[in-house]
Amino acid sequence: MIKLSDIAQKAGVSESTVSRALANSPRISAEKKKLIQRIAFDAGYKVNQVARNLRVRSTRTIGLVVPEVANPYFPRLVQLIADAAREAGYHLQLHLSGVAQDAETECLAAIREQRVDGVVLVTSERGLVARDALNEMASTGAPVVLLGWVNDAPPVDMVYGDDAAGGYLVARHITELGHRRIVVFGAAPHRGTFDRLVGFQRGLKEAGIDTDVHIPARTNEEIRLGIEYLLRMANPPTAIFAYKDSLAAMACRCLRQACVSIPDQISVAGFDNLDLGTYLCPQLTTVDLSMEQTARSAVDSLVERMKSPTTWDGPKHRLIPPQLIVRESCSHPRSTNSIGRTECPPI
Amino acid sequence: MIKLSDIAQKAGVSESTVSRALANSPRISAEKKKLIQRIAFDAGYKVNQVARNLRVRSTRTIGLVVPEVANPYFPRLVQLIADAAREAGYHLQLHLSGVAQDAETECLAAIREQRVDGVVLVTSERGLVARDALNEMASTGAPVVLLGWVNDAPPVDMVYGDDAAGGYLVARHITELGHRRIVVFGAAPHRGTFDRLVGFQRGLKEAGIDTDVHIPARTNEEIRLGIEYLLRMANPPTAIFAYKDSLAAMACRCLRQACVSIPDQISVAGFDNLDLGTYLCPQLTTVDLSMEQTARSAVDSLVERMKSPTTWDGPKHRLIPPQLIVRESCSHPRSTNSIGRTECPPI
DNA sequence: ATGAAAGCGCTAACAG
DNA sequence: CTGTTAGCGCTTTCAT
Repeated sequence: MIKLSDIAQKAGVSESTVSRALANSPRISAEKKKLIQRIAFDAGYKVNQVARNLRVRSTRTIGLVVPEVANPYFPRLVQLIADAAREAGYHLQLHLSGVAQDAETECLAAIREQRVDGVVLVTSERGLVARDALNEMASTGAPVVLLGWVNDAPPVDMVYGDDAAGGYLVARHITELGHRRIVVFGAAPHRGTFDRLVGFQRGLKEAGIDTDVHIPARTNEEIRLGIEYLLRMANPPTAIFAYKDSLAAMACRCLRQACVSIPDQISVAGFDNLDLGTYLCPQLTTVDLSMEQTARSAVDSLVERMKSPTTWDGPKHRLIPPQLIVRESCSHPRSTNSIGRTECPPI
Repeated sequence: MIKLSDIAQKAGVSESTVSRALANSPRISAEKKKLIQRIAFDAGYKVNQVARNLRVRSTRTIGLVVPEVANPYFPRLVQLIADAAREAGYHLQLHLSGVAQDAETECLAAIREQRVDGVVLVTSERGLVARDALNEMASTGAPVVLLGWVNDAPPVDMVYGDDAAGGYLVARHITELGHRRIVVFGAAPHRGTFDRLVGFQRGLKEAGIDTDVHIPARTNEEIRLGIEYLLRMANPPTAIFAYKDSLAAMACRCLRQACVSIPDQISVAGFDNLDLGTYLCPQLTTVDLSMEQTARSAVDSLVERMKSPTTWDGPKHRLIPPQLIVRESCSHPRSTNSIGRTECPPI
């Protein structure tokens, strides 16, 4: 691999001069600069960033820790963060902490060794697993921003969606459509989903409704069972709120298999605004917690910290406002109570 | 940031000894090793990989270039490659070349500067954009493996799916079910999809069928129009082959909106085996080009090259065999010709 | 405007 | 078994 001294030799100047020329330093005469740049280019010279990084004590890289990427949710986030990072002039080092976030601590350790300039840590349903590693990291003043759900906020910058407000929005929407018998679908194993449910309940309460039908389904099988249970109720619900789109999608599938029409017989609302929702028929009404904003906020926070690593004025939290996405899967409740299971139309 | 010499000082030994102890060298007495490791751990020491990388001239990192990750296709691939890489003891540096692969050359340049040990380049519909950069790279003997579609194979290792065989499988399946009026959906802008179509045609031909209904739809709107066109035909088709699942999904949506029942009135087959297909109702019959195998082959090739960077015995190509995934969206054709558009059943 | 020299933090001969 | 020394490839004072 061709290096700086090779170029220096070819150009008959010192390494320093080549270095300066390639860095476009104003201290080099324009023509010599052109000459050197030309020689370097022709020789196919590429700086050795690892040597450079060692010297300048910066990698212009941000480390991104995400549980997984084989899942409808995270990839978009990764994409947006990558875009924002690139825009800010940073490379990305991707570390996958595992669906169950088992490798979170390990990832953080690796990231510290790599001397990235900043890290974005995205947590998932298990919340913050690598709390110790994160604290240790934060205590050294390393720029970190935490995305997602945690139960006790560690002293680092965070950006997260306003789940409670989102849940509230859905409740408002559904009740304003006239629904009174409403079922909540999904377990609430952690902060974020919990908040969604809390906000939802608050919305219902405001409308004078008191639901206690809550089906804590998580797996596909549990959803199927849950739907069956619903359909057998004496007074089945007219609306379902699933705390995330993937759940809502599965619920729709089950309903459709049971020949229940959405939204005519049951309205369904999700949460997350996954692309998936637009492929469904009917298209899913859901809540969006702008991932664009989330990603941008995260990278902005980070860039700010990286620019002035000295000034630490305490952790900053940024809250992303929710937006209700009204599509096709929620409508006014039908007056009748009968939900067809008896005869399935010829579709 | 605490460094090796700090530990050496604390332990009262030389830097080399610390280095060896941490590397678990057998040349250090067990107890001293324990002691040093303990001191290092307590001090929260983390090797500076960038210094280490410079010294050992290796980063134990593989660079992965992918067009995008906000898309149902690539994320799984990234996940699997990441898993395989981790298993082999490598970190991942993710570079996004853009939906239109505009930044492909730029990514490759960045990757060379970063001195990654190997690179996986994934191309998309545009084929290989950074041909020059890749050739230049390959000519230096850098381990590279190319995934995806290209029209002219550059002299590097490649792994790709046997698209033609996959198309053939679909044709066999559909014709064996008894379909004779078959429509192909989608444009074939590049090698891979082209091969799918070629294989499909071959299958039809073997069954004595000569289709010339080919609807080159790419956008959602084009698909809608295409479906409308089909349904207005005097003798509408009984089966549709969409060259990729996302297209098939959209076609299903349109058919359903037109109150056409799948597979009773029209069978639909896709290609890619996206998760999406299992969310659809009916679940999509499709073709799988095992991504697991693809990812593993790619990383294996790479690891092999990285182990012995000297021996270059010409590019190796690995072909991934297709597998037909029979689900619910294809069945025997109905005898009648009437496709309901007139009256839409109440679902 | 350019060069000489030091050093980023680490590992690997080589010497003892 | 352990220490000394050199150097990976680059940037950056400090001289000139």
